[in-house]
Amino acid sequence: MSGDPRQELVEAAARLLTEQGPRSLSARALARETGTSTMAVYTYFGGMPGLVRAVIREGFARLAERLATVRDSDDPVADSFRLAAAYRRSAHLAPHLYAVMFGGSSIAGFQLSEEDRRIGLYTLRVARDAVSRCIEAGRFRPADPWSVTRHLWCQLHGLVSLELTGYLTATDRSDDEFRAYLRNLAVGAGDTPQQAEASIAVARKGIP
Amino acid sequence: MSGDPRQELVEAAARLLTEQGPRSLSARALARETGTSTMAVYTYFGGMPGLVRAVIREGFARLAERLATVRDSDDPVADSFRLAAAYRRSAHLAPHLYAVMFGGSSIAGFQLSEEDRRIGLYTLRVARDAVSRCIEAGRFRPADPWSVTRHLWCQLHGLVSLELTGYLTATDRSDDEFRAYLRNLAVGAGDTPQQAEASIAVARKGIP
DNA sequence: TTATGGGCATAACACTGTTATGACGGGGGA
DNA sequence: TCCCCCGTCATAACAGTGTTATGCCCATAA
Repeated sequence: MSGDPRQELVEAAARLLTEQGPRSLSARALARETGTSTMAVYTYFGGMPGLVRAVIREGFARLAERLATVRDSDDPVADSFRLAAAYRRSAHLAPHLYAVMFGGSSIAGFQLSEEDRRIGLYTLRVARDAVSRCIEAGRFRPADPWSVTRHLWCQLHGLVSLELTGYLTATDRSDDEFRAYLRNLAVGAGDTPQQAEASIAVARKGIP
Repeated sequence: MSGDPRQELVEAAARLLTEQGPRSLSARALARETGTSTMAVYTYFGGMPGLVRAVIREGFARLAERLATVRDSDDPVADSFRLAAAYRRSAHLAPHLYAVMFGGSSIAGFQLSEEDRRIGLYTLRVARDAVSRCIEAGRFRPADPWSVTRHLWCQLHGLVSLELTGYLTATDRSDDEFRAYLRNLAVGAGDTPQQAEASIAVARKGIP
């Protein structure tokens, strides 16, 4: 039951955050949850911001794991779509965590550090690899792969972010709408509507 | 000096929010700022969430004003670009306010209500009108204007949001990068790269 | 066996939103 | 004119927050 007390705190914090929302994540609630006192947060993390930092680092790691489950195929655009779907799914599974990782939502005065953002961007390297292959295959317009990836990420983040804040209705969030959105992203990056649609069909089959 | 105490509170709150950040916006700081007591917040707004609500309503109104300064021309795509630039500029002028209006950043337990979101979406109607004209002119693919507007808004919000959270470097945020981003959005909506570039040049001239 | 130091429980401090209380003051009715 | 009423808001208190100082316990090392 009792392993590394650090890990136990991080897990309890992540659980509170995803199940009860950001306002329920307090040092005293954590002490109650783990059966210790608030001092544990300070001996192991130096304060609440340090703990939140550990939680989002774990979040980045879990996101990287989910993205890594997408295997390369001979259709790089379809691979990109699968990555986008996995990214969106991860955000939906832990909305509050996603809001802290990418949305600027602050808990107990925590603020993203330069290092945090560097790690966050690093988890997107698999996407950049997929985009590189899209360019090499002539599907996307020739350009700096990282620049294209950043654009696509911004666009996907915007959709996810507005979904999480409730600005999009249930019908706006349907699978059909999401596929149309992805198609537009690919077309904006240089793909033809026809080929993009075909890759969406392929990606759809590839996902169980 | 002393007009409507409601308005005075809202203005002081907006000032604190934009100048000192969300953590400085407290009932006691407001009382200090306006020379009264914390009770003013409760008699006029029923609590801090009510005051925050009044602040973001004011924010929506100011955003609508800024968008309304963009006049229709005979190039609807250029008009859309000007609207996007005005939207982005508004967000940059009051980042913390934008984060509460669209980013899901919560202050003192405030949460966006359905009514808030309805008002937020209503401020984007000028964008939908521009998009409608883009479709009528044959520049954008035939589709539901509101759906296309929503997509473009999501994409623009994603860029703005990640700019505000610091995920994009100074070079990523250059004017050239922003124009390339806008061009990709237009191409994704159905415009040709050549026409989109031309409209960007037009919009650039139109902005002082 | 003793000394040292990490882990953490307790209590206190400064802050937060919120509520109860009561005092002030101006407007309307008798 | 008097009086009452009600909106306004200053004060104080309560429960919650992050944080810090204190000191106790106990395991490990000498």
